[in-house]
Amino acid sequence: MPKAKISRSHIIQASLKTLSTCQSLEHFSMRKVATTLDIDASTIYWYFANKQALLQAMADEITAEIAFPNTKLNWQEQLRQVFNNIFDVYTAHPHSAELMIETVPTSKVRLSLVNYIIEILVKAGFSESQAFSAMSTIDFFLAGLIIDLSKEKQLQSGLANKQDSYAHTQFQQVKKVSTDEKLEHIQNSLNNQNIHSPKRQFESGLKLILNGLMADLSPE
Amino acid sequence: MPKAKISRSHIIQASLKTLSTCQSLEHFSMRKVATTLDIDASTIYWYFANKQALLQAMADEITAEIAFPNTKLNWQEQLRQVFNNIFDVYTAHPHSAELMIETVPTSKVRLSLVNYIIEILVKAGFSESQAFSAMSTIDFFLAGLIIDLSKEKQLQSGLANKQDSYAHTQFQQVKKVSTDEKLEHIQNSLNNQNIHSPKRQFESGLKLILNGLMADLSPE
DNA sequence: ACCTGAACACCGTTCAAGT
DNA sequence: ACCTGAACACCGTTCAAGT
Repeated sequence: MPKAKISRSHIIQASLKTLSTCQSLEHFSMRKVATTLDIDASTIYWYFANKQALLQAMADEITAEIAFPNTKLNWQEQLRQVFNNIFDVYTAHPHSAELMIETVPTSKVRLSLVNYIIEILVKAGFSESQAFSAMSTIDFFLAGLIIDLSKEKQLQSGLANKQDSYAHTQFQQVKKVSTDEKLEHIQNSLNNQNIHSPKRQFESGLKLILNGLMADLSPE
Repeated sequence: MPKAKISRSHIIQASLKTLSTCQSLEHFSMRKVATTLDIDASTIYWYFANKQALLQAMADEITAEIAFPNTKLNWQEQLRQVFNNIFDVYTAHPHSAELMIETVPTSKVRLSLVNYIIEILVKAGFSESQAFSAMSTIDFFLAGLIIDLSKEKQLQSGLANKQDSYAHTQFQQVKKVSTDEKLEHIQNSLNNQNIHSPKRQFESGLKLILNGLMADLSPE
């Protein structure tokens, strides 16, 4: 079979595919991408200056999937929708939240998204710096939640594999410490009765922040 | 001079010292710790099962510095104070936020802190799951903020060093894209007139979340 | 009980050399 | 213009061997 031509976008696609098979962003490597493309690792350096540049391109590719809601909706609903879209896109692409955090937004796609979110808030009546701060708050919260989720998933899959003793010991330790030290609330959270689904957890956090924003606005 | 005895706590201290000289958590390595202790890297493995275990011990050491405020204060003030304490401790130890995110809390120190924060919220009248969600929200927000801050600092120091062309190009790109694409709010944030100090940025984000929490509580 | 040295299987990145 | 192979300076981790 004829060998597929190599190009920037080719490498980006292969990188995303490679990342999705990795256990974490840490395990993602140039050499693995090269293997999936059946080329030498050094070839990638003809298209990308370094690993960081490739990671940025991957982040851009993912960010491009995020849709902007209708600007005619009220600002709370617009915010709710963008961040829901972001949540869905991050959830669809394994380790994308890590990717966003590891990577500085300097591209058109990413800066446009940031600008758009600030705009919603400024139009709603917030100051430029309030808007910036609110945007960061939600962004950090979202990224943190997604990262934590993927870590939990990693542990869960570790618990399923009977071989993975690491996940087991970690879990056992939490159980032991929380009973030994009578950490009531940790014990409660272990009986996962009251643990919400990721999406609900996200929605309740976002609601909290939106509530806070509205309280900030109302005095005026 | 007589060679200092090696011990777990010895290694932890040397590790923290080593980390503080690293550009990021990624650059931290077992071999570098060994060099600061003037021992062979393999020696560390007699005291710690693996790198992850060492990182956890480092995270615990830092967490131990976080003071619990007086439980007689009202819940908003208690929350404000713990998270301020956390902010200060994270700020004092370079890359500690990354450390906390990379590491699963299974130790007594860290679980106790989590339990304490949830307790404040439960005593304030929130449900166990609301409390958990609020705690996560603040925690994520804080870690995200600190990580972003240290990344910015890295870039700043890069800009100071005339040699570091990477930081320069990144910065130039943001400037170019935001003017080319007329991203008004990004341009505004570049004229750092309206950018708050880290501490104030943190306080305003925390206030937002606390406001949201209070709005959640008031209907009852 | 504690520590080392060599080894293994990995990294990112460079660069002369090939087509 | 594009791609490779070898090399360099790094990793985490293991394990036989030393004291």
